[in-house]
Amino acid sequence: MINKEPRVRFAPSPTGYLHVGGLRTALYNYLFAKHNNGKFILRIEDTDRNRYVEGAVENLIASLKWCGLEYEEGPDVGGAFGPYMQSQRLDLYKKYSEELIKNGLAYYCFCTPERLEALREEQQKQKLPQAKYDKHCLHLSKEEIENNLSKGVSKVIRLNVQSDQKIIIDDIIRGRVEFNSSNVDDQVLIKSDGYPTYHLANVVDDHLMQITHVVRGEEWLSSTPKHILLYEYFGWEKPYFAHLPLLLNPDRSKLSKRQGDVAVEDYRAKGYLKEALVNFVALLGWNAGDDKEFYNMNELIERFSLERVNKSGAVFDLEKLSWLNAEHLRKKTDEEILNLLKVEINHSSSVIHQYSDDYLLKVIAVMKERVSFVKEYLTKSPYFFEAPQEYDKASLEKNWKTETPPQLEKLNEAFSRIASPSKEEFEKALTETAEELNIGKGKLIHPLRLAVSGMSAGPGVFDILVIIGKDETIKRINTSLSKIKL
RNA sequence: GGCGCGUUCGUCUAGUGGCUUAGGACGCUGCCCUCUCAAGGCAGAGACCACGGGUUCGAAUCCCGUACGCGCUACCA
Repeated sequence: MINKEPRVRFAPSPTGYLHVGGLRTALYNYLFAKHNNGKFILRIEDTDRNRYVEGAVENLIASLKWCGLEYEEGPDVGGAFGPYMQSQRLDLYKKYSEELIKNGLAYYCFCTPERLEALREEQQKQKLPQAKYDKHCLHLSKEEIENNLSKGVSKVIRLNVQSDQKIIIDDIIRGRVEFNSSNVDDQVLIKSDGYPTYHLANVVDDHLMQITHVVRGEEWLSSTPKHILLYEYFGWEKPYFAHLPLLLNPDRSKLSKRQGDVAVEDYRAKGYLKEALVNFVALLGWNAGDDKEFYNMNELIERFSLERVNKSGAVFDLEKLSWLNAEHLRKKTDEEILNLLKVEINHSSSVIHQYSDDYLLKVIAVMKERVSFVKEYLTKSPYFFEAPQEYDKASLEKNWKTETPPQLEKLNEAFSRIASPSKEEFEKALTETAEELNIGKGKLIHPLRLAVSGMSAGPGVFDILVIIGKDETIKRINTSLSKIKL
């Protein structure tokens, strides 16, 4: 078990938005921290100036917070180990890389991109097993280095990797993974613009920020040897590593924009509940070992463990997400749904009238079991907000006969005789009318539903009638009688 | 090409050597309920556990190989 208070971080690079894969990484970090009474930290890895996107950090933070992933330390909330933006920690990376140089564990490299390119080409032509930097600048004389430095020749700092050393990662999820340092390139640590690469920055920061567990995507597994080497060269204690499986497209390639939505904000805009997204994403690669699939955040925190995370990638399946969305929506109280529905109505252009909370609550009560998304209150039962403009053709053919209009007229008369009908009174009036006409109730019910809603699906007709009220009911029946011509 | 990781129903997964004629969920089909549609209940189709060898009395589970997929192979993260 973990004896130290765990400290974990989510360390995205601000490229525009929060990817659902990133959400899962953040979520697992968060759940792990909360489960173990640890700290969850947000650190922004903005060391690539070419990839900087305006507003990306704010966007990322907004998505994270919308999902309920609150961090104890981060760029906007501060903390004892800040700053939490790597672009504000440049002096630190400089200091530590120079320390490495002093100890012969890193070196200046003045090679031009052109030489590097030529080197790669040559190695490829010779069909060498791997393309690696040839350590050319490691063998520069002290004078040459001094000279280049004083002349301001463009330079980078490279890691001096010793060959043929066994590097072992004890990954929490994957177990023991072995690498040979001969396959590790002399990675650039500090770029010519003075910014660090991911490899240096993440090791320095994880150490300084006292990160105990590095929980990140599988795409990092291959570069972990570089990080291990860095920890060893610095003489620092290594954190535990846990490399998460990838999220996949339906064709099993890495989840990408090309094949659908990948941003958390896309799902939010489409009307998915944060509870459903979080629940769904949590289950993509993890389960508690039982059949439970419906989780709220607290239950996830209670049950989560890295040891039960899968090794293989998982396809992001929208159908199951929709089901979970419906489940979470139905579990909400009517009052919670009311608030969501009011937001939806405000954003809708099709609902023009004002409706009281009381009215909306009645709609919610009868539609709750029939919707998977909040917006479906409007799309699946528009008749609660506006009289039908047209009538479902298939149902018309099936249920609207030549004898229907006079029968509905009779029904309308019966309705108009009741002062303020309840659901039962509406039904009683219909039953009696059917008896008088000597026909089955269905002969009236189906046309009535059509007249009043324009649709063939929905809550019980009498539920619809009480909600829209007697006057509106009568009005809609009359409208249908004049509009529907056979 | 090199290095690394992975492979159980269409999808998410349970399974850590005998409890397994491989369990659950989503989706799909049918039935029940019923004024319709949902929800719910019940039933069903759907996986020769990638393939081939071993180890063992016994393997989805352990070992080796092969195939396929994926990741990395940048002065990107």
